[in-house]
Amino acid sequence: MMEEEYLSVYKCLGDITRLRILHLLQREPLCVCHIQDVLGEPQPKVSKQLAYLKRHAMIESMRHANWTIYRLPSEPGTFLSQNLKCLESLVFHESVFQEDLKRLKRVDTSAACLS
Amino acid sequence: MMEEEYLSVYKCLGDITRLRILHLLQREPLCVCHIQDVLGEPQPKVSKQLAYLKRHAMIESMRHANWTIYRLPSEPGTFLSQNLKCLESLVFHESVFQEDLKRLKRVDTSAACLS
DNA sequence: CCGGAATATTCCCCAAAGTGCATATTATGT
DNA sequence: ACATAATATGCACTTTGGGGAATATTCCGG
Repeated sequence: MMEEEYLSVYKCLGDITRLRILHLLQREPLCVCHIQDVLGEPQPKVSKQLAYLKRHAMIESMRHANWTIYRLPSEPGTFLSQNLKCLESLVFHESVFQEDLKRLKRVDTSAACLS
Repeated sequence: MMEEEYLSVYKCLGDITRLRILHLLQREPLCVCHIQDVLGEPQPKVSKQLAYLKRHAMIESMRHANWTIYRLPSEPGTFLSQNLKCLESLVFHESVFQEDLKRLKRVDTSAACLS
C-alpha cells in the first residue's frame, strides 16, 4: 500500500539539497546541468535527488534532446502547493536560496538547452 | 553547527507516529500513558518519538509527580506554527487522526494524572 | 558507426531512523 | 525499605538515506 502523500512530502522537504532544487524549479523548469551549475554539487548527487523527488511525485521530467527538463507537476497537489507557499514566505529568503537565485540568473542566459 | 530549524521540523513531520502525537498535543498537554493509550502503540515506541520531538525542540515536557506531561512549546516558532496550521487544514481530518481524537475523549475523562 | 555531451545508475560505505524486547530509572504509597 | 506504576534507556536488528567514485546509458552530430 502506498505511503500517504503528506508523509512523502515531508520526507522530500527534509533535505537541503532537495529544498534548493524545489526552490529553483518553482521559478522555472530546468535541466540537470543547470541545476548542477547553480547548486555547485556533483552531477550524480543532483541526479539522485531529482530521482528521489520524482519517485515521490514532487516533480515531473521530460526528455528534450540530450537534456532532461525537470519541473514542478502541472497540477501539484494542494498539500504540496501549500507547503511551497509556506517555504516561500518563511524559508526561501535565506541566503542559501538567494545565492542560488543569483547564480541561476547568470547561468540561465547562456543556456544551450533552451533552444 | 546546528541544523536549520526548518529541516528539523520537516524531519519531525515525516513520520506518522510523530504526526499523531503532535496532533494530540495540539489539543492539550498529555502524559505518556495517555498518548500511549490513544495511539495503541507500545510504550517504548511512544517514549522514543517523544524524545525525538523534544530533542528537536518541537515539544516541551515537565515532570508532574509520577507522570511526564508533554505539550507544544509555549512559544512555538513561526515555522512550526505555520506547519501545524497547514496540517490542521489539510491533513488532520484524515481518519487516523480522527480516530485518535475519539479515543482521546474516552481516555481523558478517567484520567488519574490530571489531578 | 563513432565520439562526446548530458544524464542515470551502480557499488560501497556510513550514519541515522524505526521497532521490538528487555531492563533501568524515578517517584509514589504503604 | 519495598512493591508498583510511569517513564526512559539500552541493545540488536533492519531499512533508509546521503554521498563519493566509477560506470552505464542515451542522444546528438558528424
